[in-house]
Amino acid sequence: MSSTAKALSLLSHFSSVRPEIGLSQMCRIAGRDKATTYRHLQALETAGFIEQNPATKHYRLGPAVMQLAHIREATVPRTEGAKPAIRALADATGETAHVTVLSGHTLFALCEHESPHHGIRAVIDLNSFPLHATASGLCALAFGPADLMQVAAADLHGFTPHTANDEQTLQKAIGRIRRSGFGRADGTYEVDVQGLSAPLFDHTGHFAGAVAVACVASRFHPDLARTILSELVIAARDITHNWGGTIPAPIEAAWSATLSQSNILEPMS
Amino acid sequence: MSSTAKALSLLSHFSSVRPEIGLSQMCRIAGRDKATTYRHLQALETAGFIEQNPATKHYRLGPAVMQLAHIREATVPRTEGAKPAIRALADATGETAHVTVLSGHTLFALCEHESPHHGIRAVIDLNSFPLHATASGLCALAFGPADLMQVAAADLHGFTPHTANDEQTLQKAIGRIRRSGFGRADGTYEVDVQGLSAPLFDHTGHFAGAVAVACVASRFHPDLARTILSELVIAARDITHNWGGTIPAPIEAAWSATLSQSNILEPMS
DNA sequence: TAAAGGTGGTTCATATTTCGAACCGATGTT
DNA sequence: AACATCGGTTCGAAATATGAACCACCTTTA
Repeated sequence: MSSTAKALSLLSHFSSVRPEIGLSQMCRIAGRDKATTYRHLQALETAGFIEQNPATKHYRLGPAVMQLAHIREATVPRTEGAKPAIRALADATGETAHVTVLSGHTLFALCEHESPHHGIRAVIDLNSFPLHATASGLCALAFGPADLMQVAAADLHGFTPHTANDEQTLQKAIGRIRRSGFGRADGTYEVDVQGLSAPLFDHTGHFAGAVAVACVASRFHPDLARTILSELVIAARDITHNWGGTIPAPIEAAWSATLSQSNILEPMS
Repeated sequence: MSSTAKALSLLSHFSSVRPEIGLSQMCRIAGRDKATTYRHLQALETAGFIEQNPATKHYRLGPAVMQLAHIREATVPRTEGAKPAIRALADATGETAHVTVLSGHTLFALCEHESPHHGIRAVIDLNSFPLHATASGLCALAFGPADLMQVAAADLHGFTPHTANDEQTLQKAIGRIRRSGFGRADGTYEVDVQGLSAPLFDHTGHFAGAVAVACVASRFHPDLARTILSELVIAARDITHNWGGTIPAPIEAAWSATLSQSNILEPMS
């Protein structure tokens, strides 16, 4: 592991629920030496990626990331093309909606919208989405590049008792997703969260990411599932369109076939 | 210079006018070895900070920066508090408006808005603003922490013939800015750009950044200057308020004194 | 056709950089 | 006053970064 990679990995410990981190705390979280961590933080600070809260001496993300995000969005305008759709999706379903993008072999969170309808809701705060355990990840495996499967199979970490921990189970789940056109994670990442997802495509015609709804399990019933799936189709078409792509015909066919079934959940579980 | 710093500095070469950079091109720009540059780019890629355009193999900023920006904005909500104000500022003046934030000893660009009124307009695409040569930078020296002056004096790089290249000239300019309440850069960074700025403050009551207008020199006349200054006051009050701060009374006093002068530009130049 | 010049990517001995136990001074707690 | 914690620092040992030379591939040029 390069020293640069180590330094950059420190950034992944910041999140909206833990936005500021002190030196000692960061050492514990990252499991690394204090001197090393301190130097890494300094390097990140001089580059503007983090800054110190003058009052507490704790570190937080810095202004440089805002600039880079600005340039990234000007280069590959994904966020702006997805935001309105996931807002509508969250509003229509009453659950948390989010969009992920595939970069290399990693599925990153792009943006997320929490529905204000319910007090209890799923919170998305992941750096990268495990391919084998989330609805978005399974969507990537089902519709993305073939070599993703190797990457996923190399780490079948069991997050819950329901997580697929052997390749055969995983392949069966992917088969169901290819047939239905929708990704599903049935408590495989967090026990009380149901995930449903749909693939997104860019101007090259390839899989580019996924749009997903994370639903609190206690609210998950066939009626809601049907609503979520039909809203996912609308959102996926919209976002794909904004990204300059089109939904491949086989996917559209799978979607309408799934939505016309009387028992919408059976063929997936 | 740490290897991490070298790797991170590669990111600063991406901009909206040059969003994708190939390996060889990056070597030339950064003035570094190809093998080293390649490894640095790889480290950045595995961290998600950059990705490769599959078609051209050129590198561009990656999805991770979007996530970090999201967290940064949740932690220190500066951008959202500044955007409407600089849009209004750009619209009212017909020139490019931007906001900078101070982090440590560096002044970073936060966001920027180009007025569509004119075909020719100033373009802001800086990573960090030189303290001695820009309106925002001079504002930071005039109203920010005292130790900034040492940092600025250490590198009085002459961008144009008008750039202050000795500490005495710089001190005089800062004195004028303290008295007037407005920063001014009279072709000191780019010969045909006039900059006017006003300081911003956060909830701690300290200088936190600047709001500025970059005006094409050929359009810069007293009438426009007056418009810009009065609009700057409105924007600075608004942004400071959104950041949880208030404009210190001496600054407000300086502003109204300056704006009530008959010849608004004379005392600055 | 074949040489030239460009690209992205790789190798390996050299030597510069990083690493981390121990340490410091300050602050706060028992 | 003893103890714990904090952010930050030191220095010899050890791991890591470095860059000239080298591929394989592609496009242009002769």
